[in-house]
Amino acid sequence: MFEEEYRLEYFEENAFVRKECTSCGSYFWTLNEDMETCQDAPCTEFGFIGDPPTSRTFSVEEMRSFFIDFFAQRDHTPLERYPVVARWRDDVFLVHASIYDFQPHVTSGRVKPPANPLVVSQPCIRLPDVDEVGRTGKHQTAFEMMGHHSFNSPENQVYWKEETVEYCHDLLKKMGVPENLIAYKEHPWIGGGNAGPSLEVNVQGLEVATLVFMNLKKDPKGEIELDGEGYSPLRLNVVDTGYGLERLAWISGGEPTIYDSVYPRMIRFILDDMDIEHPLDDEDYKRMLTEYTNLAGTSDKDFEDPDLIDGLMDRLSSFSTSMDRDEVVEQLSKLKSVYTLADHSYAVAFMLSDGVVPSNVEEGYLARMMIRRALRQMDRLGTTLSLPELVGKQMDLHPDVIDQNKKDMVFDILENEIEKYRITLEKGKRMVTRELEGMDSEELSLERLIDFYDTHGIHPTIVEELAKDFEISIDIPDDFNAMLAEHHQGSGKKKDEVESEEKTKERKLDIPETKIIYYDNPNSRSFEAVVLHSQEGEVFLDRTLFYPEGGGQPSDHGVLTTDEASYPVNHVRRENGLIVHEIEGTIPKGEVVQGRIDWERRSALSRHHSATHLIISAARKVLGDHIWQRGAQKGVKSARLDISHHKRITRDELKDIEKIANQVVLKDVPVRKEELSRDEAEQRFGFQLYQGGVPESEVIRVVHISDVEDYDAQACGGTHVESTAGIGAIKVLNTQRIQDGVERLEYSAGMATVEHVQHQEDLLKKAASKFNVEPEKLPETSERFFKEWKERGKQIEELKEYRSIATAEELLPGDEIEGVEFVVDSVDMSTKEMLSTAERITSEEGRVVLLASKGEKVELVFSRSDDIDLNMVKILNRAAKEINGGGGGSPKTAQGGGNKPEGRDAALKKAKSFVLEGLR
RNA sequence: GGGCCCAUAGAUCAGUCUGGCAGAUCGCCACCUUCGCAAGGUGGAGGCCGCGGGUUCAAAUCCCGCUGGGUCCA
Repeated sequence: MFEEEYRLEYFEENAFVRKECTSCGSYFWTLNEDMETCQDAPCTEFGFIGDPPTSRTFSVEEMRSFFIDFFAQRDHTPLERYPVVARWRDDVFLVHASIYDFQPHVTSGRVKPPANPLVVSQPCIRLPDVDEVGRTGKHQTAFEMMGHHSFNSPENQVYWKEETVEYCHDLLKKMGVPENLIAYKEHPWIGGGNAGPSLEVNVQGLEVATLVFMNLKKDPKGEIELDGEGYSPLRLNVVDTGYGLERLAWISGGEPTIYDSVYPRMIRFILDDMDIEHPLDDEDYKRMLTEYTNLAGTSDKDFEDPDLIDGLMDRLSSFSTSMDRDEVVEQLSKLKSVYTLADHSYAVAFMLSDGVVPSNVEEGYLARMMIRRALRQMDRLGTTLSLPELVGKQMDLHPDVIDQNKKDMVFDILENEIEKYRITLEKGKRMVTRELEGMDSEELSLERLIDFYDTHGIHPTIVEELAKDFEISIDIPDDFNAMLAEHHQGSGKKKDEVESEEKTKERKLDIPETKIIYYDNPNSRSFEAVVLHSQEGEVFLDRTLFYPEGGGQPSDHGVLTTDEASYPVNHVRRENGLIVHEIEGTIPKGEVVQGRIDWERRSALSRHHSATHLIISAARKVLGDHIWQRGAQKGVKSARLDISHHKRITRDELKDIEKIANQVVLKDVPVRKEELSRDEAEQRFGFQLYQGGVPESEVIRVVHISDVEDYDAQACGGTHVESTAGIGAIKVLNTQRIQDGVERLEYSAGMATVEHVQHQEDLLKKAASKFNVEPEKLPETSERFFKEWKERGKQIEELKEYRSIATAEELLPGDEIEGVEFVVDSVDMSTKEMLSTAERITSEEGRVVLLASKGEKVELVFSRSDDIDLNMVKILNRAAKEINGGGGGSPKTAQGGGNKPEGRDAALKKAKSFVLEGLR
């Protein structure tokens, strides 16, 4: 695929040869005539461990600045890193690559890149390979991808393949890597709806960089076919390179694993606490670790697999090592946990300090998963350190990429999360223990194992640990995760995602974009416009004052009037730069119309929109920097805002938020709207701009509510009040936890607040008047009433007990027929009382009690003494036919009833005869 | 966005499948035993069975909705 694409002049001029890997068959370019393989694992084992190819060792920090400087000197603009959580995208949660920073709007060509060409070292979190971490010696969940990117449009060609490969080669040369060790492997790249040729840059078994030339996009009608899908050329050709910062640092140091290269101090820190040796200067030890990394790094086996250990011991036997097999396995097992902890604590530090709040959904869940994995490793290792200590240490060690000011916030969130896990674990362990105690078999079913984890979060390894005490065997299948997935498949099949391009049938109308006049004339209520296009129920105008639904704000309502008639506007929406007015009826094309906005509605919506901005900045002040808008909806009566927060909002916090928001209202601060270029806006206000999502346009409208310039600025296309006094009183009506880690605030502004408060007051007055007290006294009065009500309940119970005794005595003696004493009567009692009375009577031998309650509904209680062999349930059911009912209970005492009171006496009579019948 | 689970005494949980008088253990209170304490013994208090509807003669239990919580996945 793309074979022609790789025939670069650069390769030709510099005498590169194209070779086929003897191991995997892929093609690669090299200066080394004798090179046999593509230099990637598993075709090639790591050759740099203990013998780095570079002329010097680079620390991670040194490597990063070396790279940035290299490209800065070659006219690339260095960029600050982006957060690891991809807030500007709705298709992914975490940043997986440097190019993510520019997707989708820059790569699609809609928005200019912040610089061109540019260079950035972008921290990434990749979790798909999380199981490999610590095991293979090379996988990380958190790493930095260094990328230099150029964006080539027909008007602006920056550079393409030739320069990219040359840069790469020069960079490696400058690091001192001998040219004959480098291989450029042809590797077509497809992903995220784009595709293009790509070269993997491999050195001594390790892929240190990928050079992607993105020039195709997925297109069902496209002529180029890849993997059975159609693709067509992109207007913008993007050079997307990714250099593994840590990998480059690793090969330059030649340590046995990437972790030893990247986290030496962190590993030391954990090992010291455990009093474990990690003698990297011991040749035997280092050899062992090196061979292990070579084996594990190129297969899917690890030290738990006897085959791999066989292979490892085999290799070691050719060296004089003093380590025996058990020792090796034990060492590796511990090291795996230590490496994993070093990696995970770094990832957690990144995620939390970049504002991810642990949750049961979305990126919050990924953070939770990492935290729990780390905690399990710590348990396994038995370290005395705490996770906050580890994460804190990682933050200390990386002041260059992690914001040190976030420490308090990170610890607070982390401790809260750990406490939650502790509670979950405790509960789960109790539950598992109960289950194990009650088991009679010796094996716990797989089904239960899945249930414990899936439903209750108890990992199989924890169940296994507990089961040891009960001598119950647990069989954890290797493909446990796959089985979990299958378990999930059973219900709720996924809907095939329809390609968004196909989904919206775009209508092509040959009319100019609707001119928006509501921004420039925020106080205008009416306007004049010409109908450019029209059809039943829809009108397109040349200009409009109607705000179309968007940004969580519902559309304006109003009316369009011609000389002849007027047409109510019920909804307004945006469609490809046009604004569609949905009306009742049809207005002919070419008509001049008068438009009038339902001003009361618009004002209410504007007030709620401005109030939303105040609420979020107040919440940020009260709750902390991690507060981020997760969704919002404005309305006429109220608005709601979802924010990320790891705890429930307390009553006091809610009051504070309310107060702060209202203080800004009272200060009567102007609400400024500015149109700024994306760059300028981002530079001035940062990513906090994008609380409500990232707009697609080059120029963005920034709304800021403050007398101080750079405070509470948000990219926002909605309508707002002119100054905060116009919002009126803001009242937080309710908080809700819509997900773990996401709180919903519901509030009202302006007149709606007055109405809500009036409603609340009505409720209070109504309640108070029921008790005949002032609202002030309501809490204590209702408490008193509740207490008294409970007290009465108990007294009544007691009295009923007495009455049942008294009634039993009253009803005795009954009529004796054929040696059995019959008590048959209608009484004014509840079922419960009748039961009590009946059982009292039949506690002596030779008695039958048939009781029916008085009233609209008939309740029956039939009972007999133990010495009489009769099934009272059968008798009751037969008798209850008279009253259109039924019953149940025990053979000795049956209870039931029916809803036909006129049959009461007949039922009793019948019952008596059934009993006599049964006795014979 | 989807799946699964839970809510009963101060705490931990039975009871729910299969509707029929609300249970256990710990804790609490009183008494007995003791010089005192611990332990033990006896007795007792403590429940809007999360909320609202529905079905039924009868609902903690079945059905629907809501609220609060847990958990796994994308």
